[in-house]
Amino acid sequence: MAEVVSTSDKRTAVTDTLRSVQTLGDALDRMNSGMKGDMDMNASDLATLRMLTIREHRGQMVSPHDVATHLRISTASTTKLIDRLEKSGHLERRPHPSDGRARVVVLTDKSRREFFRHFGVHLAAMRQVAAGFDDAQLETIVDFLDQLTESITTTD
Amino acid sequence: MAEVVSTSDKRTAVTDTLRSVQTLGDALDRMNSGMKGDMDMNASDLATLRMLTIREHRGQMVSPHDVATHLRISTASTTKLIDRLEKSGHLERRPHPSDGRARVVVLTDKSRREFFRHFGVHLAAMRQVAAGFDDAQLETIVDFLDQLTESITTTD
DNA sequence: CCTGTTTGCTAGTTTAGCTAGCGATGTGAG
DNA sequence: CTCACATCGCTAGCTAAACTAGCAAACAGG
Repeated sequence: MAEVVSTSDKRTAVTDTLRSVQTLGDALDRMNSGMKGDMDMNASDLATLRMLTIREHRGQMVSPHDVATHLRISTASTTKLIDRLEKSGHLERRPHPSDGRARVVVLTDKSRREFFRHFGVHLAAMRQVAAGFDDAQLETIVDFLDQLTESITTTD
Repeated sequence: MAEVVSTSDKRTAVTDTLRSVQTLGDALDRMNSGMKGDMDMNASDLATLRMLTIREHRGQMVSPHDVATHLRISTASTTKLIDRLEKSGHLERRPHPSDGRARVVVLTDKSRREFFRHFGVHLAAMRQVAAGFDDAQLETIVDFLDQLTESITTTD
């Protein structure tokens, strides 16, 4: 799949790519901070909504335990976090279908709408960027992004 | 530059790409939470180290005010945050070269080493992923990532 | 069935965020 | 040049959100 290239050039291209990834990470950090300000929320609560949005999109169930693991906070803190978000009408606790101890946390419509209302601007801009590439390029990009995600996840 | 493709296919490819970006964001979130746990730090303090690492790499100076803006926390909270990181030996306050009111925050060697020690594993894995693509592909990827960063930044 | 583990919760403590306000420095209008 | 006003980082005191410890209920394996 990979072409033969000189070692030094290769290293440069690879390094440039990693730097671009890091820079994107920086921009995403600032975007998240920005939404936190706009939606008048703390970082953890917003990160939870982000997580739920993505997992829901994939059809995955999310338990309080999953939230605690994702954020690396204690289950006690997670209980309070979910209390806050439930009280503010952003999510609901449901019984887990097979495990009597566990709960499942689900986003409310209000939360989905609010999240999209604030994230929508960025989404549109990002869509426009992606639209500037042809299908073959997008395939390469998706391939790269997914492999990157996989590498980060398994190194965890 | 872009090829002519059918509208519906195009939309699918674009949507797939955005989903991959979101999924990467989720993985980055988890990675950051993981480092927070490993380095025994809170989220803001670690985010500050991330920010400083990237900005330093670009040769940019960072003031306490910049940190406050990046994290969207008050300057008062930022003062305490910097107090913590200075006390733990992760950074130092320096006078700003031209503005007598301002300060510049700088990473210590200890901090750079510690950060790399924990981030290095992920970096190596990411480098390996990038190495699987040829220069032309990497150029496309960098182009995409940089445009994405730009779109997020200007939409801010 | 019974032992050990997992899940989510409460209670009480510690940490990290916020608002208000200040001194020192920089900036711009007149 | 002067003087009013904005900006930067700080302190003090308060509120919010994390932590540890410990518990009852529900699972899982021997």
